[in-house]
Amino acid sequence: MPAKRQHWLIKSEPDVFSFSDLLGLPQRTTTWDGVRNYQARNYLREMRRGDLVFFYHSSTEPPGIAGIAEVAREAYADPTQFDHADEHFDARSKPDAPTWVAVDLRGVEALPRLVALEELRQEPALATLQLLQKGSRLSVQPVQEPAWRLIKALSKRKSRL
DNA sequence: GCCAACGTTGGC
DNA sequence: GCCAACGTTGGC
Repeated sequence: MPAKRQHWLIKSEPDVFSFSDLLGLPQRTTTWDGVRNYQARNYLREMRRGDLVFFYHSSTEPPGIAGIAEVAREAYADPTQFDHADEHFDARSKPDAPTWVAVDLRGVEALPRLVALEELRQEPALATLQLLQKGSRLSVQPVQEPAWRLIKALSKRKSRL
């Protein structure tokens, strides 16, 4: 039996790489590499081809969810961990036992409008969303199905902010 | 620019 | 194994 499709959220600073940047790439696809946190890595490993991913803009004004991507390729060894010239180089990682993984993400569609972090905070039903937990810094997180649907619905309504 | 929260490192 | 110091994240 096929595994249930999961939903995710990844963070990116739009000044570095925005959702529009993703849509502008050939095949609208990029390698999601450089993740150097074990819990985030474990989530990357759980991602399955076709899983949908919210693309969150952090460290910008306002922060919020900009679009939807999908997993185009499941976890593989992150090449940057072996690249001395890359800022994500990890001398302790061995090619026969890579520590870090990357996935490929393909842009699917922008949300009708940005759903701001502040707006998410105002939804009682989203209180358990990992993004909203105090001190939450994980750059890769799961999103439960009800939360996913609610956020998509919010994006189709006018902001109440 | 500030700073709280968090993960990691390394001395002991 | 403890924990202080440090670096990073990311909202404000």
